[in-house]
Amino acid sequence: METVVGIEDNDDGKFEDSGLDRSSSALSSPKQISNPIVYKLVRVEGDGRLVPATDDEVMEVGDFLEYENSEMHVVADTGQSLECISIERSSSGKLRLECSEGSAEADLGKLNAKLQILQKVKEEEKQRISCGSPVHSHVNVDSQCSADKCPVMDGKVQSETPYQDNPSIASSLNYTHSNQSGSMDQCSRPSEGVIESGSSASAIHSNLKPDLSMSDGEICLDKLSIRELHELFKVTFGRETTVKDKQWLKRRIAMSLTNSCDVSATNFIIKDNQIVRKFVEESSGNMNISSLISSENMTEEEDINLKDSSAVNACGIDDNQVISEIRLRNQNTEYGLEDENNETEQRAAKRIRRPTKRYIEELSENESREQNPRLPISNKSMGLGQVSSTSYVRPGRNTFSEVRTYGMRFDSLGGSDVQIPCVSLIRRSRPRKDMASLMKFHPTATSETAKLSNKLIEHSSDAVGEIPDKVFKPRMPAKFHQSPSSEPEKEKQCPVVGTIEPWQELRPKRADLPGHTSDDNIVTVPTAKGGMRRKHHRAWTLVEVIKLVEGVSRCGAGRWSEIKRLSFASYSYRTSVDLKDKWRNLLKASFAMTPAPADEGINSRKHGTAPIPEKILLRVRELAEMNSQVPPNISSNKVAAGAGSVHEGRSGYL
DNA sequence: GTTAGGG
DNA sequence: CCCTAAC
Repeated sequence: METVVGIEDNDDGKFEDSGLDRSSSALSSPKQISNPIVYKLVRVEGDGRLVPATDDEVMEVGDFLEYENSEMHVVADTGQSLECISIERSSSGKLRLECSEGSAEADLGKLNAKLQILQKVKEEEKQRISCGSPVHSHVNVDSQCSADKCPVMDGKVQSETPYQDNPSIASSLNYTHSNQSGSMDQCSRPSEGVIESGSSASAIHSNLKPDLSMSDGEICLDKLSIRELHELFKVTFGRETTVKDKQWLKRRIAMSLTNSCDVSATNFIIKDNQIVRKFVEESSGNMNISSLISSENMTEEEDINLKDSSAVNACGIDDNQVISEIRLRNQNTEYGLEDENNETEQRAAKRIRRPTKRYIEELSENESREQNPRLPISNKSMGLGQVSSTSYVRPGRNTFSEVRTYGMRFDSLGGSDVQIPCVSLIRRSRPRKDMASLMKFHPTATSETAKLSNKLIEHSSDAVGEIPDKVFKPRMPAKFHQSPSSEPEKEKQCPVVGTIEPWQELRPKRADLPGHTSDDNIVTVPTAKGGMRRKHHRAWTLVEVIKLVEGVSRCGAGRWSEIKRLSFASYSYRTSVDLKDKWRNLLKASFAMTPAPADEGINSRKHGTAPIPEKILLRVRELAEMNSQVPPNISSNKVAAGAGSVHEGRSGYL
């Protein structure tokens, strides 16, 4: 459904009759002779064939041409020339566009036509300017066409296929032509002037968007197929898109249209996916009605002035891009083939990340998590009992509370009111590991579990275990303040009961703290999905850091799970990931301070966060260096061992 | 389930 | 800290 507009290039003159109808008259026309290159208006069928454009189509194109070529001279020929659009290159090098009377409807075809024209024109310009190698894009097009069925002559494409009306064009885009003059006025800017031939190509080309937006009347994107939308998108944004979402495409296009031209922005309103120009403005005085196809001839003068270069520039698209796109489009109708290079390019680095499947995964994950564990009915029946491992978070206080899905999914159960946006309630698996599983089913068991957990803790926790408490210090309180925000959630989560949450208890540091603190630190953060996620923040205490360092020295960096087991058993809230992250930060810090270790301790603390003792940082660096020196394999093994010795010293310090 | 990285 | 991907 692309429409190709033929442009006849004349050195001198204006183009008079271009009969561009399907007849090949254009080719045969005298002008043609004078001019090496003659373009005909044709439409590219879906299958790649070229079909002579209908009069209507030509007319439609004519509109675009007018708009597009700001510098072009538009002359309306009330006469027979109506159907013909020609762009002439005047001797001066300027392009002139002659257009018959304004046509009524423009559609996607127009857009395409514009591109085609632009392309041609550009090529022309280039050729002319640089006698050098002409751009071949059009050639490509032609050749392709030829393959199908259109003979190519001197760059001309002559269609031999019988004229056919392409319904798609008409139907696809509903373009109402309101008063052109009005539209022009809107878009016109003071500076209009003539664009130099040299830049004309780009100028014209850049006009695309504006034109589109300028085009008065309304464009019904709704009627466009996805493919068409893609086209439009491509044209509009200068890039391809693989998005299949029609709505999205429409929106984007609509937005772009409205934004592309400053003027136009004010002129359009978007309704129901349609861009509707408010014709109230200038045009109102004139012809206004969108439904009207302007019967009246366009005034060329206005047209000429229409565009200003600035506008063009603003909206400009790369010529090359356009050309290439056009070519691409011509050659390959298959959009599926379009690449998503943009994204792929971004992936690099060590690990190549696959495109995120976030939505899917998350959803599924949530589903599985939540649904599996708890049986809707069972919950209720269970009453207090906590059905799922996850359930520990919130006990049965309400069945409703059970809802944990991301979005606002209602729980099958009660559904209820409670929509807990975040999945994260359960999020960190800490507890699970320890006792959660044990406890799950017996609320009563909690006490036992608690004990158990304590035991474990003691067990696991190393000598250092107590330190944390000492360290705990003032800092924490501050953090707690944050909690308020999270409170509500907290309630949901832990509403329950006297039962102690197992995992909380597990925490060696302070049974009490954990329970509250952990929650307190939770802050909900809105996510893109619309859900909320809880952000947990617990400042690292010096003790923890020390332990971490120690652990690294012992086990080696990278063996986080092991470190966690050995050194952080008591800190249920520190996951191996946390350790890893912290280590990363420590490394950063340690190296950052490297130059002047001495001052570092003090100075670095800008924020009032407790400084990390220089010693520790040094140690971190040490370890880091050690690791770095040692080949991965070895290091993994136990570089730590070596480090261990060093560490010992440090630990003593601790 | 862990680990490495990016955000 | 969170979230993912890669193991």
